[in-house]
Amino acid sequence: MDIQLKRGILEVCVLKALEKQDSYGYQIIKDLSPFVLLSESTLYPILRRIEAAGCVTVYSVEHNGRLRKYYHLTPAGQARILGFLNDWNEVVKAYDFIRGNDDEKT
Amino acid sequence: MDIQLKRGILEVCVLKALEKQDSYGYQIIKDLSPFVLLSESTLYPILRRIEAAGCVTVYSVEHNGRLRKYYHLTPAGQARILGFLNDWNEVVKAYDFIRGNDDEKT
DNA sequence: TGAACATACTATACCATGCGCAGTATTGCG
DNA sequence: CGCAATACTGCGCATGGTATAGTATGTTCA
Repeated sequence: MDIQLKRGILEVCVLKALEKQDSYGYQIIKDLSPFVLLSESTLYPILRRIEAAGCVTVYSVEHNGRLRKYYHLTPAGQARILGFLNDWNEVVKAYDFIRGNDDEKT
Repeated sequence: MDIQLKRGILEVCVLKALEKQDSYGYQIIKDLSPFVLLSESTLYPILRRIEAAGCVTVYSVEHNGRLRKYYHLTPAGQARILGFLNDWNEVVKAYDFIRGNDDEKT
């Protein structure tokens, strides 16, 4: 996908990935891979950002001698997802303009 | 609309605005305003960018003693629009993941 | 008359974000 | 032992939307 089009979408994808259960970096990348590709250097800054924004809380769990950082979605994170879905209407408006409505139905 | 979500979309909106007839800066902003809002400081860099990319050609017309720069869509610009519509499938995939498919039909 | 506003374009600088690349450390497979 | 996978961190870059400001002309209205 074009990099620019991912802007603002990836962050919400990550939040959504945490909706059903808490998860950690590597797992999130794998879970999202069927829908959207993102690298570690993209994900980890996102995780820090949404933590700073209060959209997730973090706790560490030892796993094979290493610490795994689990992320847990907060109500603020939920609200962020809903806000995105709301904003999307405007994106669709722009998209519809670009697509044109020459053919009424597809 | 969230700034980040506009990324990559605005440029194609401008190209699309030039599809039916040549136009110039101020007019483009007015034509797009029902669909997407953009300021002059956003539009003019876009115009220079798409010109440099060969998506449009430019010619000046005198109007009330001032020069108006008209932009004309090239085949490359057309192709850019089609490329965007193609990329959009992946965006929809990410969006569908975020929206979830709890309700099968809307 | 002149202040305000619309038209029309230009230039500079800022900031957010996705990504490449590199580094650290452990487990497990061949 | 080398290499891949796991798991996380840090640096620096390019892109692109925006604020702010400046230039210049025509129209409107008090």
